[in-house]
Amino acid sequence: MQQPLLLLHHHCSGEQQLAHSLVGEALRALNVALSVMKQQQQPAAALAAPPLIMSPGSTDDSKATIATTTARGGNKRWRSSSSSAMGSSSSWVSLTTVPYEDGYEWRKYGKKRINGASHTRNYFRCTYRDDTGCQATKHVQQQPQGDGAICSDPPVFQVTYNNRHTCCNSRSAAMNDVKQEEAQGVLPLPPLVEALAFERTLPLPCSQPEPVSSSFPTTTSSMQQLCGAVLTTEHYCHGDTAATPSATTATSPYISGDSCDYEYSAGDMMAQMAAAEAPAAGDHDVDPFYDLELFLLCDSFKDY
DNA sequence: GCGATTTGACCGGA
DNA sequence: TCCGGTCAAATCGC
Repeated sequence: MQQPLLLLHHHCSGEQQLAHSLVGEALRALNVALSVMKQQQQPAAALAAPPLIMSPGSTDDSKATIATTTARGGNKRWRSSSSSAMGSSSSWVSLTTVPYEDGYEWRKYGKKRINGASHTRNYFRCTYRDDTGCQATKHVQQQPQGDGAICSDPPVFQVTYNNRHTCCNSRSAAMNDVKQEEAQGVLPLPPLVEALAFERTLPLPCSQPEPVSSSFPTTTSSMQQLCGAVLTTEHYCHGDTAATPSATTATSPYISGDSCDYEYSAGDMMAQMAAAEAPAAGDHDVDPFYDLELFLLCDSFKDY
């Protein structure tokens, strides 16, 4: 959202490059922050293993939870390859709030209303299947919201992956490395949000907001002020599907098609930022942002 | 025109 | 027979 505002007031290439750089840093910081908050919601003991990714070979009790959840559709089967020896399973489950942005490129090939599920299930396969024979597939199922859920609560999606990618496109290969890090208990950064996607989907208001001040906004209030000038939460949350801007590819950070039961809105981000701001100043034990400069230099929360 | 998505039909396992 | 997963023709959008 900041990108068009910054670029609006910088016309020479040098300034635009700086603006791009600033937006990149801001997005990276935001992704790190979201990663931190995501981890804070997990029990500390769960950090030893990837908390949101479970394989069918796992003996973790949490597996039962996932299996039960899956059973809402009446099917408890774990699909696995014939050589599903311990540690080499070809099916695994991930719970995430960003199911369509996992670093791989997917092509949607089916959509199904599942018995007992309030949301449709979307089926994806690797974009490069025809070219490389890659057999990777996944399906995405939005979990039902709790009774106390509010609009800004990010919904949780259960993503079931089948078969590993065998395609050799560079992006997928890089993400394979990330998967390996996850398997080793390293906390990777979440996938970066495409700034251009925001530019494409978020039109500027008719009346332009005041120019952004030279000091980069880092507080929730200033971000709210800036974001509020661009769009309102309600516009993108539970709005009319037909009137809601949606991406045309599954690789967009937005949810595509009429399966768009939810889109990650500015209100959601601000709500999470507000939560991150909650610790009192000086409380360095619980405030992960007390040294922002060092924070931005780190490649992962673990490094920080 | 081409690639991606949609959606009803079909298949196969339980 | 039911239901999840996949196919493929129709449709959409760039």
